[in-house]
Amino acid sequence: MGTKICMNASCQTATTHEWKRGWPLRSGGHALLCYNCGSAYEDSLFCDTFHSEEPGWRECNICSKHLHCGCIASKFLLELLDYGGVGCASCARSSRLHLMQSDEIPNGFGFLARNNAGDSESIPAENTVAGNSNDEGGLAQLCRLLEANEPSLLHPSKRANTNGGLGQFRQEEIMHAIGDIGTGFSNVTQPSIGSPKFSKPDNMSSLLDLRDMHSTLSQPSLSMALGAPSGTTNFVTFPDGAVEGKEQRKIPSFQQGQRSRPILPKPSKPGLSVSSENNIGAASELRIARPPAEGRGKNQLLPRYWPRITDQELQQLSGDLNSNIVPLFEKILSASDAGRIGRLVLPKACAEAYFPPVSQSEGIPLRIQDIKGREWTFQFRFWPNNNSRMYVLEGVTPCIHSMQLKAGDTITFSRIDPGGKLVMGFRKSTNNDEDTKEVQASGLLDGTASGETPFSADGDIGWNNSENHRGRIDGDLLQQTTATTEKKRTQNIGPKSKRLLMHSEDAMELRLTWEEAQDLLHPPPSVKPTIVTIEDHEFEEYDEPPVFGKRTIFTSRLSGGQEQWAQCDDCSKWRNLPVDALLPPKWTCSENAWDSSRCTCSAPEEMTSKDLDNVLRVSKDFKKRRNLGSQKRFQEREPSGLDALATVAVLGDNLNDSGDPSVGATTKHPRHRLGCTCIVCIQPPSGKGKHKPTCTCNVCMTVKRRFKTLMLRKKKRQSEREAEISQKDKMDHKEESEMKGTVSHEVLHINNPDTEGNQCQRQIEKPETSAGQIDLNCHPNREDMPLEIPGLSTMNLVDTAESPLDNYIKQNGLSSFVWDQQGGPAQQSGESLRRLSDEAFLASIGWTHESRRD
DNA sequence: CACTTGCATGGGGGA
DNA sequence: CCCCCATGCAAGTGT
Repeated sequence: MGTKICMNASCQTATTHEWKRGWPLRSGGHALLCYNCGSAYEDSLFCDTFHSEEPGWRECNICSKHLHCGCIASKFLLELLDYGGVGCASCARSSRLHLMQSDEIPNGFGFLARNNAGDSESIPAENTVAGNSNDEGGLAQLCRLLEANEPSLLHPSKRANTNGGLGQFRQEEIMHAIGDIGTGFSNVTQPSIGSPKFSKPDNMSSLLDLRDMHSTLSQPSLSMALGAPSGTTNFVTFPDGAVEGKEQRKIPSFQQGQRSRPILPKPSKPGLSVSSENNIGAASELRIARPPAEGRGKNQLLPRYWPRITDQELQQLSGDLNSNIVPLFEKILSASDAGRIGRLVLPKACAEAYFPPVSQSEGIPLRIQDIKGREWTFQFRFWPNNNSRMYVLEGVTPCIHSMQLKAGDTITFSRIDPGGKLVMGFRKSTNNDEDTKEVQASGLLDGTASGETPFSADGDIGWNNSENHRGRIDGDLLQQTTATTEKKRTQNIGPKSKRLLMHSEDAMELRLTWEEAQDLLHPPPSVKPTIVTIEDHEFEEYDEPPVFGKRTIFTSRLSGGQEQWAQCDDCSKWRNLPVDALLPPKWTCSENAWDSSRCTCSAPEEMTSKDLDNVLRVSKDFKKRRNLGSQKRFQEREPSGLDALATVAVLGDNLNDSGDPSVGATTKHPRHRLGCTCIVCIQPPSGKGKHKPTCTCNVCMTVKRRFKTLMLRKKKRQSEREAEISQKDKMDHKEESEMKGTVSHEVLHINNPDTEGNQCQRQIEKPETSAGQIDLNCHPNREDMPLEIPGLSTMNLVDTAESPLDNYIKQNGLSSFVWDQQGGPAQQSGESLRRLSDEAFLASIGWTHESRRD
């Protein structure tokens, strides 16, 4: 492979390129991707003219015409059709393949090599478009000229690097061109200095006849350089993007090294290849990403930023504005972007490629016109970020609001040529509901979303004018492309935006929901736990996640025994069940196999109204109680472990404090305040802010106390059991009462069959000095558990339990804890301290096996 | 106390 | 493995 010559004019001279295998071709084999420029070729396309590979006839996949591929001329008439062979130029044309002008120029002007950019680096894209004039002159010269005229348009950084310079400009151009191609733009960029315009297909046809024609490439990179058009114009037929064929022509270009990027995202799966036929004609209305052709190495735009605009949109837009519109890039608004901060993070590559260069962090004012003609001035600036930059547009809030955009919507940036004026448009997400979006994406994947692309919801204002895009997605490739991008977008705004949008109450609700869910989890009935015995302690380990079961309530008797109560789904009566009973999510009295006298709904309820009240109150008032944090209420009904811990964490030591803990949106929280126990401040600082073992912050201290308490409880529990056995329950319970305060023995725990867990929960930990140090360095909280207490992620818990507890245990001489596994009598046997502490702590906070798997 | 501003962090994706 | 970028953090500033 190394001997092949890339037919990309800008790259062809490199004969030692490495070639990597690309996606599978329908005709068999795989595409070859130029390692340097990314251009894709069908292996068999290579001919002797350029190298030593397979000269000969090729058959057009469309018309079956045979074309000889043995020379430059013929080669240029071939188009690599997507993943399926080649097609001739005429077929491509008749199939509505649109030619795109690419820049190959035999004399080497076709592609501007980034290295050649040299002084011409800063040529604005628009300017850089070479006229489609065939005068070869020089692109370079043109570039210089342009640069001279508008040197500011390029980033210094770009100028500084070889990729930059023309590359930048070229990138834009390429994007432009490629984009058109990809989307089936009928327009062709005509490189004309000063006033680049989209040329119509007609023009293209003629141009097409020119030997140069970049094949439509699907993905392959159309290695078109923006700057390409130096003298001769290259044309690439692009079948609506649906077809990806590509024909590369080799034209001696004076440059080299330009990286071109695939026009379309590479199919992730081989099976997605699409025949060109299918794609033909589909394109004009397709909303597909138009990749910026230019490759700037690492700075290449990610497909997610590729502008998606249909031919119609573009044309309409251009018509409306009486200008040529050059789609630049687009971005799905993140929660941050659409938030109140008013900062829109710009993709670095985009910012550097299409916005004026900024050398100072303060940036420059940037005027951007919206689709309604209003002009906005934003501060285009950057922040140093690591060794890079992070570009942002500041002051976008008014604009965002005026366009009624929110996270998930897409904001688009285009350029009006001539003039280079920036225009921003937007597309509303089809549905504000993220789920819906996903569905749509799925639909695309399924091929069911034939009508509109996910982003072309009604009312969307795409790259300009709200135009209903009936983009037809034709071809798996497109589907895939779109879907892939969609997926990314969805991911971008998924949990994060959800988190941002979550209000305190919602969050609280969510937490409760989560906790409640925890309550419903049971060890998988069909899965036998693996008993691990370490140091005489046995532990149950489940390989399977817990299953959901019916929510039950556990109560403790003064005698020390436990009871489990479940409510009939039909009559709502509470029934007493064995402690180890596991119920399905739906359960009725008729399924009460443990008490024949109460296996019907007509049977009276055992639970006294008082007990019932307690139980119910636990559920209904829990939130209030949590907020109030009253000791008394804690005693009345200790929340589940997680709740308890969370509550403690939220309320800190001041459990008696009333008033709502601050659980407001974190973004509103001004800053950490010493001693603040709000939901914000109990969060471990992101990033660096991990708690050290020696940390004495509220959270750490709380957790430490918690641990201690748990250990004490365990110890005490064991004692109780022993006492119970020896008929000394009452004594034990006294102790427990002391520990807990005034709790009465009933109903204190919701569905944690684990005896220990119950007891743990029933006790109020006493502030104690933690003997062990708990590492609170926690994994980021799961987003689906937004209010999870920092440091209590599963891994964190495990970690926490591992060392500190061991220490603690050792220090306290607690060497033989008993851990009751869920659903049964305590497994008295031992286990390793590590596991013990693990389980103990996990259980104490209502953790489940499922959680541990995280 | 709220908002602004600038930087830091780290997850995640791409190379 | 590197880098992007979404987001958090907290100092600074305003009300």
